[in-house]
Amino acid sequence: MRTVLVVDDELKITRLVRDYLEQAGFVVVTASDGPGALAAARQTKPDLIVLDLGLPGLDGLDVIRSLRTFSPVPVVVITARTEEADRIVGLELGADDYLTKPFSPKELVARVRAVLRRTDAAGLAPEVMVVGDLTIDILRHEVRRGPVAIDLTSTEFDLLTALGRQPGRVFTRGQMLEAIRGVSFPSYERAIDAHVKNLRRKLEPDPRRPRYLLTVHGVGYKLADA
Amino acid sequence: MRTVLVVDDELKITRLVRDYLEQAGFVVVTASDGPGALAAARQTKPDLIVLDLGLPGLDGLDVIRSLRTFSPVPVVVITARTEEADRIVGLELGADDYLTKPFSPKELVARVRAVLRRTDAAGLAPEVMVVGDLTIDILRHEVRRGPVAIDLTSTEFDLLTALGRQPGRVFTRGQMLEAIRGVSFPSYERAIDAHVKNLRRKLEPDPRRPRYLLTVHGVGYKLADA
DNA sequence: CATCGCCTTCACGAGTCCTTCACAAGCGTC
DNA sequence: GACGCTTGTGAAGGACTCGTGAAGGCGATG
Repeated sequence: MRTVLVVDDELKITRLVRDYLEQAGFVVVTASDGPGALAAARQTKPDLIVLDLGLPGLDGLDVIRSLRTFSPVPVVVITARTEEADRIVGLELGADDYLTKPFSPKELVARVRAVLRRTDAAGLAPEVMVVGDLTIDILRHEVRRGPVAIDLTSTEFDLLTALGRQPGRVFTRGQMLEAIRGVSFPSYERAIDAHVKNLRRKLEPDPRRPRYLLTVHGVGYKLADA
Repeated sequence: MRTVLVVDDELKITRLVRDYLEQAGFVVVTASDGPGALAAARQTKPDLIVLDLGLPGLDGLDVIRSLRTFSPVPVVVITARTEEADRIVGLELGADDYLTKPFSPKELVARVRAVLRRTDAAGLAPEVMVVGDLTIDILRHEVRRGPVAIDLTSTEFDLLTALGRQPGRVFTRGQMLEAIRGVSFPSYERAIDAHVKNLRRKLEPDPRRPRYLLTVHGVGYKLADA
């Protein structure tokens, strides 16, 4: 079951698109402006975002930029402007496809499907990650070790998710900060240690002897991939 | 500095694409047929490949198939055929994006950038060095000799990595210090010997008769390149 | 406005690792 | 084969890194 976030300031369009997408089997969430879109993206973690570039207030391109600080979710852009420049900028910012107004809802659905198929193939944004007997469900914001659910704060969850996207790979504290905060300040780096400590207390059977969250001395941390 | 391999049999297109990509800051390598593309891919290890599916001789899809036997490099496909089937097959074979002719060079550049950003984020193309039966995985910070994992400290790892980047080349102690510490102080140079000793103890079957970490008397050390 | 939860910071202890030192062994040259 | 210089090696001290509990601060919540 895939979730699509639709962002448009025109209610008519939102409703139309919602209908078609729901009929195609998607769960649809909508927002009508930039801040709302970002909030919705954080909360609902959609599998794809349909974004109208012609939003009032915050510019659509800025929305993508902000979005990219915390999510690689694919974006399909809708634009009234037909100038190639805009499309290019959109694509450079990580948009995955675009449509120009007026567009047919059918075509939108087709593009959404195509983009999802593409990004799936690229292995992006899987909704559930399994690392050993650890299960990280991004959509549900849930972590389980075997059958037991583990309660994490959002920062802990984001940290675990970042490591889980590439199990086995070592991450420096700076990289982890970037993953959970968007920016990396050297002074905050020891905060990572605190989160790791708390994570271990919650998900390691024996926090003294970590099985999942491993320390790489002098470098950083990694999530065991066995 | 990213390298892009462009494969097309039409010289006009190759030249056009080359110009645009170079202007965008890429190093461009070209090939005009399937075998040439595979050879170039092996040799230059491009960060991305732009591939025209309508090649004479070897079919474009076969090129991707062969390519996939030795490299996970992202591929952007160009096709004159608009049938979805072809595109799908291409995507299933690991192509990361596609364009249909005629396409605008600007859009191609944008797609190349988008794909590189995506695959970077997904952490594809892990940096792995293979020297003899020694495997050095930078991202995972792991070294294996054949199947057995070898546990190294971060300094030992950095040292081995520095040598591994140019197997066979001799490095002075000063150069090695620079590689692992950023600066080179003459007084510390004997510390290198200590690290070499520890490295040998960990990864040489017989530390007395080094097979990998060789001494070049009066000069420094090198990593055997056989 | 008070409370709560969470993130960050601090300080200290524990552990690991790097460098140094001293001496033995090896290499190259004469 | 002897000499000087380079390299190998074990041990030890000290520097750095990490783990951890506690406390401050901030925003969210009611």
